[in-house]
Amino acid sequence: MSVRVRFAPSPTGFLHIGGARTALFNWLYARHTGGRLILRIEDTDAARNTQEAVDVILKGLRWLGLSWDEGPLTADATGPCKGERGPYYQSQRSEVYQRRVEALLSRNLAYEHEGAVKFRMLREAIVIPDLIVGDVRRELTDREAQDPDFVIIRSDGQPVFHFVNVVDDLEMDVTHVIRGEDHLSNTAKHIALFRAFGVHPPKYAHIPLILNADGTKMSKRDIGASLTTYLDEGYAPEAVVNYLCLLGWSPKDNREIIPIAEIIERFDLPQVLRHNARFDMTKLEWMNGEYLRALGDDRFHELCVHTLAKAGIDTNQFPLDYVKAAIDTCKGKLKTFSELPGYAGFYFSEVGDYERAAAEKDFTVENRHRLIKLRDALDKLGDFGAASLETCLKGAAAELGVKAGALVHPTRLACTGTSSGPSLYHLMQVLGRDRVLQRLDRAIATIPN
RNA sequence: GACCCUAUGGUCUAGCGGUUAGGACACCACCCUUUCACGGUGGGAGCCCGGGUUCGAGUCCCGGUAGGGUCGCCA
Repeated sequence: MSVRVRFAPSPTGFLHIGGARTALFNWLYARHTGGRLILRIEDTDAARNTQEAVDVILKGLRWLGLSWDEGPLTADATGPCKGERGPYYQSQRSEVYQRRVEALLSRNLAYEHEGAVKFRMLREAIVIPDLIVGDVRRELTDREAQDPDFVIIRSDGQPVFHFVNVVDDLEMDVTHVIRGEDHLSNTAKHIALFRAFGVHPPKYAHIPLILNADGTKMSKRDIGASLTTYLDEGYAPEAVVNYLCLLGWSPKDNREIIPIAEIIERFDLPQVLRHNARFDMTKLEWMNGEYLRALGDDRFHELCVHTLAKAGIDTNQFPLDYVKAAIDTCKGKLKTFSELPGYAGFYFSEVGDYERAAAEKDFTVENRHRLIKLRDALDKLGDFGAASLETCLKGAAAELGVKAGALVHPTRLACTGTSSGPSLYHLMQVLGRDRVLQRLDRAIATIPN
């Protein structure tokens, strides 16, 4: 029987980075084995489920490139889907649950209790075979020893998670349940339920959790917990995926940047680590920088324009050649696109306040006349290309008897307002003579005589 | 409180009874350089603790400690 795995998120309004990795590991396993990935929306809690919340999940998965073989195509619970085992929204599967409850009730494996329905849980330890953790013998907790039965249908008629999760995995012929380790203890309940339905449970693979940098549980509000953050901050999805793969799984050959096709080929469940991993944003940023550097020019340009637009910089107001040239000077320099507006904003708007520390250091009385000399030399310069500009600046510095840096730093500050940025000569070439002279004039005017 | 999982530098990890304990991120120094970034060289930093088993334990077993998870008419 071929592999069938599923990612079954609850639409809470955001996609947790840990959930994204669970989806990723399911996807990797499906692709590795040639099996199928099912996306099932666990929207039994009608009160807080909205189409917008489902959209967040769909968008996140699509952004990461995690395609599913069965499941919804839109956030509309009654909308189109692919696959034969639908509906894939639990809110649309009431009859299925109803049928299954009655089956348990009729065989006295469940019973009514104050309007709810409770399942008769096994009163003994249950062994959970797990592909990652190994066999786990789950004893009853003291509370469970008193009353191990648990509610499967609430008194308002709504089925609860443990029940619908098992029923759907059964109905959808799920062969492997790959999920977070936070479900490990509860798996005993699920196994008991499968047995009550007279079938063998699927194989289980509980993956370790992702913790905050300080080792505490990563919850909704923690920095970096939401996948949307990475989408908004202009990360390359390939980088996020690559980084996530390396949290709990290793190629074991000391490599970090690995093409996804190769990961698919090499990924397998037994090699997944057993211990939790802390999320290291710094390493993700490094990895993202690696991917940005390797990006093709067209894609880089496209993503830059997108990022600038979100920052309120409309590049359409400038000639395409100018925008392209400006963006080219940023290639290979960024770790994330969110740095771009601050890094290259000067191309598209006037320089505002000069970076204070740099101004104090570079806009000095003795630099004033040097800038004036450079300004005049630039005014007379024939070719305003980068190579020519470099010769010009160095020539001016030589005539003044100073190192190039004495001109470079104040000139950069005058042109960009900051002490760091793209290559000075290239940036000046892109800005063009008029803008450069105008910015130098303005800077010179601010320096005390 | 009970039950379950886990434990290699600050972080992610390689190791699977005998290694100078390897790599990556981060950090420090130097080099390259117009800034930043990249790249290069070098450096500091690790097997949680205690018992066993063994000629020999990061590696196997037990106990502690620590971290995480679960015991809901949340998912």
